[in-house]
Amino acid sequence: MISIKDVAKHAGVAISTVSKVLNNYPNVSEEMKVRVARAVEELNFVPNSVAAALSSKQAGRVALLINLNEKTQAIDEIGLQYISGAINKAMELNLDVITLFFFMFKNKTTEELIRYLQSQSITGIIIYGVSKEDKVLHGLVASQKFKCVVVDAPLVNESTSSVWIDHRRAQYDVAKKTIEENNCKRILYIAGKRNGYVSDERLKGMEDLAKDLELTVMVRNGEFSELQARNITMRYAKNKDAVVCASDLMAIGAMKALTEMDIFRPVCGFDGIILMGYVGKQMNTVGQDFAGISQRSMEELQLLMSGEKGRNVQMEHTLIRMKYEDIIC
Amino acid sequence: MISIKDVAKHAGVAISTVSKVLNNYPNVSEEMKVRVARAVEELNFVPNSVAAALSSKQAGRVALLINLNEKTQAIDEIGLQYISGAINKAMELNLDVITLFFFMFKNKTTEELIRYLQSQSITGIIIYGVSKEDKVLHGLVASQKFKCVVVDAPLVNESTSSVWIDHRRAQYDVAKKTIEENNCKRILYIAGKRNGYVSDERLKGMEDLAKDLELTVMVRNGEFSELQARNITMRYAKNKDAVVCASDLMAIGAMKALTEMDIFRPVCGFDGIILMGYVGKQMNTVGQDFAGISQRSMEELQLLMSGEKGRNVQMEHTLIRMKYEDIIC
DNA sequence: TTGTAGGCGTTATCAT
DNA sequence: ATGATAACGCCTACAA
Repeated sequence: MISIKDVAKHAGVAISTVSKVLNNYPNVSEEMKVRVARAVEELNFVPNSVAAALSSKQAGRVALLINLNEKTQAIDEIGLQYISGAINKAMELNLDVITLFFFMFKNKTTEELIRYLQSQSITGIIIYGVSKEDKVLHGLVASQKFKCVVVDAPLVNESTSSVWIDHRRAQYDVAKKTIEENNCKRILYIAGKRNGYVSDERLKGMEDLAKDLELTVMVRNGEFSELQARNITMRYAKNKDAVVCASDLMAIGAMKALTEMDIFRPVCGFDGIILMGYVGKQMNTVGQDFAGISQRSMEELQLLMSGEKGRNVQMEHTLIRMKYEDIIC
Repeated sequence: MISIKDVAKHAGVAISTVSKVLNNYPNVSEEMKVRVARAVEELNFVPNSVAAALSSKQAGRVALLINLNEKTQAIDEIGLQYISGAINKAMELNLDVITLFFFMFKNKTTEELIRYLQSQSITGIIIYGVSKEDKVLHGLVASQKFKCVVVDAPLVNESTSSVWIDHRRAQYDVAKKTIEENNCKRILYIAGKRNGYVSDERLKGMEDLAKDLELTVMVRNGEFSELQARNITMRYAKNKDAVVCASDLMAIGAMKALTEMDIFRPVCGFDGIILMGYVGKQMNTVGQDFAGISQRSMEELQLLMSGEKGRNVQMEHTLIRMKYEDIIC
């Protein structure tokens, strides 16, 4: 393997000079830059990132912590978009990435997790979909031993940024559109998890709308489960004018239930997963650019690692209507 | 960070002794093992894998190369299962993993890719879904600079193993079941990619069956595209008795087309993706345990890295019938 | 069987 | 501005 030493020899300069050029330090003459660049070119040198990580505590090694929904795999198109978005951007920024799933450290303590990450020379972390009950991850963030970006949770501190869309506003918008299109008054709202970060925000959005439009809203928790949404719909939808769901999967469950009950009620979802195109009925939903959110998170992490303070980053959402014709290709 | 040096001091032994115990070398006394183990325990020591990778060329760092279908994201539930299966097993085996997607090195040469992997101290690779035209990846495998496991392609050499199900047999089985259930003679077979590894195998399976059951088979290439399958079905299905598709996505396209044409023909797919449960009609398909295949691939890679020779590994498949009731949760 | 010491490829801290 | 040189944490001959 061709190393920095070979480059130095080939260019007729010192090893440390090569390193400085490579990491564009100040105080290097133009001539050195040129000579080193040429040597790098001629030898096809690619710096060994493992060695860099070992030698420098500030070399960027990033861990992706992903909450894989073990049951509802269908929704996992989101996970993959997160992963590919993050890795793609990381490559651009010259950061190394390792990927971990929540279930892999289910019975580990915060300390164990921290030690594991340290043993991998990790300095930055992106966490996708942490819930309020995840003590271990909360401990991880609170420890501030790593720079963190948290997607879909309002965890912010000196070294932690949060990235998400305005779920409250998005829920308000999509519900409003659906409800006004159909002139509804009595709403069945199928929420996500009791006490979940995004669930709570979305619920607030629904409540805002209820106030503004003077709606009657019945709220039930569907736990993001298609089956529960189905059951809730079966039970309560009859004397309602519309069913607003806090996720696409639940919207699908609700829609299927309505079809079976042989009654029509407008339904809207949240997330914009492809699956929505396959259920036969069109529905309004909120589109999120998951890959884009993940890329942005990686950029934010980069900023944190270069000394910026943690903050809130707000991403855009869109209102979409998914139908089969738009999905197929 | 607590290092091997601290452990050595704490245990009152030499650094190298600790290392030997950790990597269970022969020729270490029981007493040493115990003392080191206790020190490790008491200090909560976790070896730094980056340092290990740097110092030893045989420390296992593995790269996952994944062919993300940019268009038909729906099918990507497979990609995520591959990833999580591999990473999960890797953690068990104490291997480090980085994940890369084909599109990230689309315009790189084999040499550039090799250098990149070397710069990451990668020694083992798992490649998912390489096609016959992927010159770069073929070069990578042929170079034998890394231990490789290739999923769904028959690339085997001294340091390369292949892992896949018996696609030929599976296609035979699922088509036979579907055809016999409905007593069909004239078959429309929608194949995958012309000249694709799995496509060719599956096509052979169909041909075997045609011979055995004396069927008339019309073959068209659907390029694994739902839309093309739809168009092909529209055009040719009318005077056929059944539509056999080389993938679930194409089966869905075919089924939707049939519904629109308002004619019934039995359709079968291949892969067993969740999406199949959402299209309203039940279909026979081939179930593959993608996570299991990926885990097995990682184990195989482990064997290769410890000196075994490359070989063919055959995985199991199942025949399933996907319906909504089985999917929902 | 155990310990000593050199090396893996970088980065970073010094003199020069 | 450039160049020695000591870390970084671990592995591995080789010596004891």
